[in-house]
Amino acid sequence: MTTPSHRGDVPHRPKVAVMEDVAELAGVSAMTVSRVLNAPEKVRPETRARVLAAVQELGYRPNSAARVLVTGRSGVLGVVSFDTTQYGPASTLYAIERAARQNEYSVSIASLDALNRKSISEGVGRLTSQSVDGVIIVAPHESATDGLRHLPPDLPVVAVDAGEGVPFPVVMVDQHAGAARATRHLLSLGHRTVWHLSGPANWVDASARIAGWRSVLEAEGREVREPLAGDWSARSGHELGRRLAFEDDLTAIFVANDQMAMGLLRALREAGRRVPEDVSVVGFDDIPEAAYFWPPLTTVRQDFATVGRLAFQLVLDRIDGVLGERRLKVEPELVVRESAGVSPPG
Amino acid sequence: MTTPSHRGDVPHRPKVAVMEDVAELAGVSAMTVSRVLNAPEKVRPETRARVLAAVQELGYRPNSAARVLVTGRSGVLGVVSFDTTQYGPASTLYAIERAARQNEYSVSIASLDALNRKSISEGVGRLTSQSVDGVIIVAPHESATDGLRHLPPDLPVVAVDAGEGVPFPVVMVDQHAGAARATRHLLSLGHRTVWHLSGPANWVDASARIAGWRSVLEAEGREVREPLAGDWSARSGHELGRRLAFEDDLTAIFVANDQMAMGLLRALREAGRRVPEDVSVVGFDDIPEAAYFWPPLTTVRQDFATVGRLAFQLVLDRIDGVLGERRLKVEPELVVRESAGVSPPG
DNA sequence: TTCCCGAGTGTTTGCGATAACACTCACCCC
DNA sequence: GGGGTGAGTGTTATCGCAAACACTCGGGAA
Repeated sequence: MTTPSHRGDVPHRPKVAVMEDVAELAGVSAMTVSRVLNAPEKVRPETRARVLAAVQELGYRPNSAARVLVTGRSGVLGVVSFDTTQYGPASTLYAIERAARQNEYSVSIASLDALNRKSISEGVGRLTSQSVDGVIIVAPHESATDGLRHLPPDLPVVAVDAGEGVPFPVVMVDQHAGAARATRHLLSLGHRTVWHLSGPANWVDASARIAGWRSVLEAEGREVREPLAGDWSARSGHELGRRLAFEDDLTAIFVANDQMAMGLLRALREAGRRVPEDVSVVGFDDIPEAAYFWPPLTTVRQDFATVGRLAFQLVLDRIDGVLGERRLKVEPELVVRESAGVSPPG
Repeated sequence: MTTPSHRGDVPHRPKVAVMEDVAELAGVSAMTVSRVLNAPEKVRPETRARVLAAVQELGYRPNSAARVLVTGRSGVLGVVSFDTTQYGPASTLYAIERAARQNEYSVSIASLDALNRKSISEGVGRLTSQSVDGVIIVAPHESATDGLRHLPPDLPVVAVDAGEGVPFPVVMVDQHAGAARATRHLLSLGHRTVWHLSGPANWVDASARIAGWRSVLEAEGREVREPLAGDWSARSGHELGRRLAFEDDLTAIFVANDQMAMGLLRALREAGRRVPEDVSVVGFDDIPEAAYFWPPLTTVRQDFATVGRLAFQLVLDRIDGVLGERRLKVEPELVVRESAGVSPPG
C-alpha cells in the first residue's frame, strides 16, 4: 500500500536523531540541549550530564546545515589551489588542513585547471557557494594576482605566494632572499658568474627567484646571462640542460626547483660534465628526495608547513574580524650538500 | 546610538540577496525563483528571463545551507586520506576532485595523522558532521581496513586500495599483477632470482606487491630471499641499499616504489655496483621524475587518475542508490627504461 | 514581608530554501 | 456549455538549530 512514488527504492530512511529526540530522552527542552553543546556552563551539572548521556545513547550529531543557517558560520575553510600533485602546493595544503583541524575547522578544496582571472574567481565561487567562512588561495601565478583583485570584498581571503598589490594578506617564502642566498653561495665558491634555469614566465616565485639571483650578480658586478625558462619539470630541466651543457663558461648554475635540477644533473652527466667538479648546481625547495640525488643536491629549503600554518592563522584572524599582518615572509634556508663545489681552475 | 553589543566591530553586514529579494525584483514568488534555478523547463520563458535578470542584477547565489537542510543533499564529497604530500595519494585526490567538479560536486578533505581504527572513524566523523553525501577513503593500510568495518552503514563509502573484507566497493590498482610483471621482466632478462625492497608492514599495497613478487618466484621455482622493508622514502631505500649492496648474488631487485629505488640506486653506486650492468632495478609508481633518475628507471606505472575517477563514479552511484561493482581493478603497466638489463655473466 | 535579582530553563521565532499541495487560467473535448 | 486537462504560478509547511525573550524559582536586601 505504499504510495506510487520514487521513494520505492529507499524503503525507510533510518531517521537519525535530532536535537528534539535528545531533549525528549533527557526530559528537557531542545534549547537546553543546544546550550549543553554550545555553552555548557549555563546548564546545571546534573542536567548537563543527563543530556550528554542522551546524546551518547542516540549517537546524536548536530546537523551542520541547520547550524550554519542560523549562525551564519560554517566552520569550513576553502582552499583554492593549482596542481596539488606538486610537492610544494601539496605540502602547503597539508599544513593548512592540519592547522584548520586543530582549530575545529574543516577544509574544502577547489583545484584549478588553468591559471587565469576567470578560473580563479570561479574557484572561489565554488567555495563561497558552499558557505565557507574564509578562503586561502595557493596559486602563485601573476594572472591569478589579477583575478584576486575582483573578489567579494567582505570575504576573508589570504593568499600564499601572491605578488604585490592584492587587497588582502599574503604569506610567502622570501623567494628573493632564498635565490640571493643560493647565488651568493655559488659566488663564494669562486665561480665568476652563475647561470640560472628559471621557472616559467609569470609565476610569481619564478620571477622572485630570477630577481634575487640577478640582484646579487649585479651587486657584485658579475656578468648576467639570460635565464632559461623551464616548466618546473625534470623533463624541462633535462632539455634545457642539454642546451647548456656545452657552454664552456658554465661552471655554476642556480636552478629554480629541485625537479629541474634533477633533469639538469642528468643532462650534464650525459654530456660528460661532472658535478660538482666541473659544474656546480644549486636547486630550490629541498624536496625529500634531494638528499638522494646524484650527487646530493645543495638547495634552498622552503618551509611549506610554516607557510600553511601562518596562512591559516591569518584567515582565522580575518574571520574573527582581526586585521593582522598584510605581508608575512618566511625565511628560506640554504641546505649545503654536495652538488656545489669550488670553481674549477681556469 | 548603537546598542552596546559585540557587533560594534562588524558595523553593518552588507546583507546579501536572498531568494525573496530576487522574487520581489522579478515580480514573482520565491517559489518561482527556486523553480527557475532547479527546474527551468517548468517556468514560462519570459518569466524565466525576468527572474534570471533579477538574479544577475542582485548577484544572487543560493544559500547552500538552507538547501541542504531541506533537500538532505549537500553536493559535497568527503575524502579521507593519509599523507597527501606523497605523489600517489596527491594524484588520486586530484583526480577525485576533478571528477567531482565535472559532476557539480565539491570536495572536503580530512587528513589523518595516524593510521588506525580510531583515527579513520574520527576522520569520517569530521566529514559526516559536515553533511557530505559520500566519502572516499584513501588510506591503504591494514589497520584502516579494520576501522572501515565500523562505519555508519547507510553512508555511501568507497575505498581506494583497501584490503579484502571491507563492506563496500573498493577501487585499486592491481598491485599483485604489477609486481608480478616487474618480477617476470627481471627473470626474463636472465636473472636467477629477484630480491625485493618492500614497503612498510601492514600497508595493503606493500603486502600485495610482496605477494605478487613472491608468487612469480615460486611459480618459477626460484629462490625467495626475505624482503627488506623500507618506509617508502628515498632515505630508507638508501639505507637498506647499503646493506644489500655487498650481497654478491644480488643481480636484480624489485623495489616497492620509485623513491626507495632512488635511494637504492645511490647506495649501489656508492658501493661501486653499476646499474644496470651489475645490478638491475625495477621500481613502482612511475613518478614523473623516474625517467630522469640515473639511470632512467624501469618501473610499473600506476594510473592514479583513473583510480580517482572510478572511485568518484562509484560513490556517485552509491549516492544515487545504484549498487555497482564491489571491486574494481586498474591494470598497471610496466614501463621499460634503462635500470634493468641482462644478467651479468655468472 | 516585599521586592528584586539572577541562575536555570522553556517558548517562540526565524534563518533560506524546497516539497507538497492549491489555485488559476486557457484550451479542448464531447 | 460543462467539465476535464495541464501548464504555470502561488501558498503553506517544514528542515534542525540557536537567538531573543519569557518564565520560574530561591535567596538576599530593604
